[in-house]
Amino acid sequence: MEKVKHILQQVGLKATKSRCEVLAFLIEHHGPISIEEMQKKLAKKSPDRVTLYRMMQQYYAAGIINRVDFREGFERFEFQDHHHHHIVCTHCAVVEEFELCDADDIAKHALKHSKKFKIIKDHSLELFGLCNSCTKKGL
Amino acid sequence: MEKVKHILQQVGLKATKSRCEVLAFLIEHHGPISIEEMQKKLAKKSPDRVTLYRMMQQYYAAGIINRVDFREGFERFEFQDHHHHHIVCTHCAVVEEFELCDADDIAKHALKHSKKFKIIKDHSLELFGLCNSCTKKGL
DNA sequence: TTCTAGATGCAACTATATTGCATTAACATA
DNA sequence: TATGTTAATGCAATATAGTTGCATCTAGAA
Repeated sequence: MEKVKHILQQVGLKATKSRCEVLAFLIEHHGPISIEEMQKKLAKKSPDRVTLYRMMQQYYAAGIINRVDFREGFERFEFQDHHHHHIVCTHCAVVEEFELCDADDIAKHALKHSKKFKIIKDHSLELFGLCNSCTKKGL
Repeated sequence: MEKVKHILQQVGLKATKSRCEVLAFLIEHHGPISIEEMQKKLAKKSPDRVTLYRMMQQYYAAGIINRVDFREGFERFEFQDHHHHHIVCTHCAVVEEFELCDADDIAKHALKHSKKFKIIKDHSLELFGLCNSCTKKGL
């Protein structure tokens, strides 16, 4: 818990009780989670959803979480430990992580050919497919 | 206009007047556009927004348009001619297209290491940065 | 211990997207 | 060309996601 507090203070955020609990939860959770799911899992510990939204904005701005879009109509968030992306089954929503050999290759390549940009700060990369289980079921 | 009609019929969609007009507009527009912007630009020609949403679902399922998420809280859609992705300025929203040498490399690489997937149908890839103009302004 | 900037919760609100149903139009068949 | 069937459309209502304003409270500094 002291570790979580330290992370927050390092990025210049007040280490309130709520913030520590939410961040600790995100670290333990693994995988992108929605605001609604967070509220349910945190249960009594959960702050108001408005506060969760505000936290996510701050954590993202501070670079300690990622924003993830699985084309569900809402965003997901996950603690940023190692750089990775996701493959999502469009039928059953199962998620698998994958890593690129050099994640920055794409940004470098894009910048080399870009006329309007010299600075890339973030990127989104998600793959959508059918998992083996759904494929077998012929979906 | 006959060309547009042909595209629709080829993917098994009734070539109604509205559908042809919307698809023709998307082809001419270039770049990802939101439902709201479509309505404004199509003006009197525009179908109800419910119909636009339904069209986008069908066009996407048929593989003639792409879904694009610029983290704005809504989706954008664009006609799929050549495969490409986007760099978006998070400050002024200017957009530049970029192409990868081999766009499928990523999917291939991911599938090679995947345990749960053998089929990738689509992917999203967007870069977020600061454009040169906003960088100069020190934003 | 006190003070203050900023964090939180609640209520209200805005925006985005979807559903149900009555009406209308495309296009296949006669 | 006329007709029938299936699917497309528009409208109203609804659901879901995310934001704003403001009063209250709390972390951390003085």
